[in-house]
Amino acid sequence: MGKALGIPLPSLRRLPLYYRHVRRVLDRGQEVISSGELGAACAVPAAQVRKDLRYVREYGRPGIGYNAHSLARRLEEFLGLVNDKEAVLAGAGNLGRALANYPGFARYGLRIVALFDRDPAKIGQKVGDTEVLPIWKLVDLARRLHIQMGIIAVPAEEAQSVADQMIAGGIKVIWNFSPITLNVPGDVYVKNQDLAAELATLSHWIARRRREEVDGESRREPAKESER
Amino acid sequence: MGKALGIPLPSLRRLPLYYRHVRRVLDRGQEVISSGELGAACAVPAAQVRKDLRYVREYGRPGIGYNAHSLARRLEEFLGLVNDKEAVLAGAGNLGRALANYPGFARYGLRIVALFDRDPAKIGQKVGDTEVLPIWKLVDLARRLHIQMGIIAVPAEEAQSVADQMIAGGIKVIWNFSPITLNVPGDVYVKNQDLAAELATLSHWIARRRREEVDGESRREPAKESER
DNA sequence: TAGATTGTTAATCGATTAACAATC
DNA sequence: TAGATTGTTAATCGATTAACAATC
Repeated sequence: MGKALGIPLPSLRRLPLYYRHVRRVLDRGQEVISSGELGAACAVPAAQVRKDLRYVREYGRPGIGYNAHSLARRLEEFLGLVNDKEAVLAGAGNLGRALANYPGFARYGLRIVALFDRDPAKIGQKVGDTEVLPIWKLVDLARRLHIQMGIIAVPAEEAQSVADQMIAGGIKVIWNFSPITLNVPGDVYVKNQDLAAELATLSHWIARRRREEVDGESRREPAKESER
Repeated sequence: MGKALGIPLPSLRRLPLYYRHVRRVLDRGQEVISSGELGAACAVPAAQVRKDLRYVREYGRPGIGYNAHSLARRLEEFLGLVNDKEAVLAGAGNLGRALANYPGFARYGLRIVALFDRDPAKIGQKVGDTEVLPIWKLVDLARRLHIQMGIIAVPAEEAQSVADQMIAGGIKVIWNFSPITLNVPGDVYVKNQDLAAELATLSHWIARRRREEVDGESRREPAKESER
């Protein structure tokens, strides 16, 4: 585990940042990029960049740097951005609708093929050009269409049940925006994205700053948060 | 740095999960909770839980566990959830509006006092009960009201400029939902929350699963993602 | 007392950083 | 050649895990 990944999780999470920057660099016609430049743009030390790129088997040329085209392709392949990925989204509240319309997702190959909610008032509504379906249709639809990802944007109380249904529908990758730790079998990968929990860590920084101001304590630099 | 935190970043990020669960436990009238139970609910080993709770100076009783009330209070205090925090939000697109309406934020003491956009068509619109203001008013308003947090939900091209304005307005904590690494002075804390980047790591899992199925390679358990 | 669970130390693990010979 | 930058090794750092005496 962890090592079964082939790549350390922290490294994996930096790859999209590299990819972002390489795309930008390509857009302005630059053909070559060094680990130093890439690192500066993503706030990652150059040695770390080089190590990370070795995991995706991208080779640079000493004295020169990395070929930007080849690097972009390699990252796209490793991250699977070239493949189309189909997802179902449960929860047609504010967050769910925002996610369904998020333009960044399509660019990375994600297609949200169905939106579910249990509220009868929401069923039948259009979000973008997908219609909101009743949640009981989820299992069957996921199974029939071999859906690869489930996105959970329902309240805490419903989240576990929705997850169970996604799993029953054969889904193995879940992106969980609800504030709950899901119980899932070992072969299901869950990415938690509880925004309130993130807020709480920011809240800590604010509280800390306030305390320091009151105490007149020496101001320390906060660690620039690298991983995410 | 890192140590200047007083608490390791991974530990800090687990605290909100503990807090979530302690609240739930309190709601059902349970007065005491062990590191084992708390850990099971948050997918964190018991020893780790105990170590984390030491950072917030919460003491348990051997043979018994932790007092749930006192633990909740301690976490609230450490995370600053009790304090009111005022934020401005830049970007009144789908994501910005969803964030402005997100109910989990108010519960953690966050108040979004103003919403900004540069699109004249959006200015004057109401989102919840705050009106969308033109972005050029941001610096002055942030300064006048001593706003503590800036939330960035604008497109990549505008993000750096918005960040600069927030910093000019005296804001030291930025929650950045845009797909760009911001350039900020050392005393500004940035929490990046690029959803497309997160999607890319999920995409990697899906691609990996696909490859393994094709290759008939032995299925490995994905590491259950703990940190976030 | 017996059983449960703490706080803490020591051992392990894994990721980051520094350094440098090799290469363009 | 001189300068830049790679890939990789070794050193460092920091976080996780195991283990257990102390305590309720």
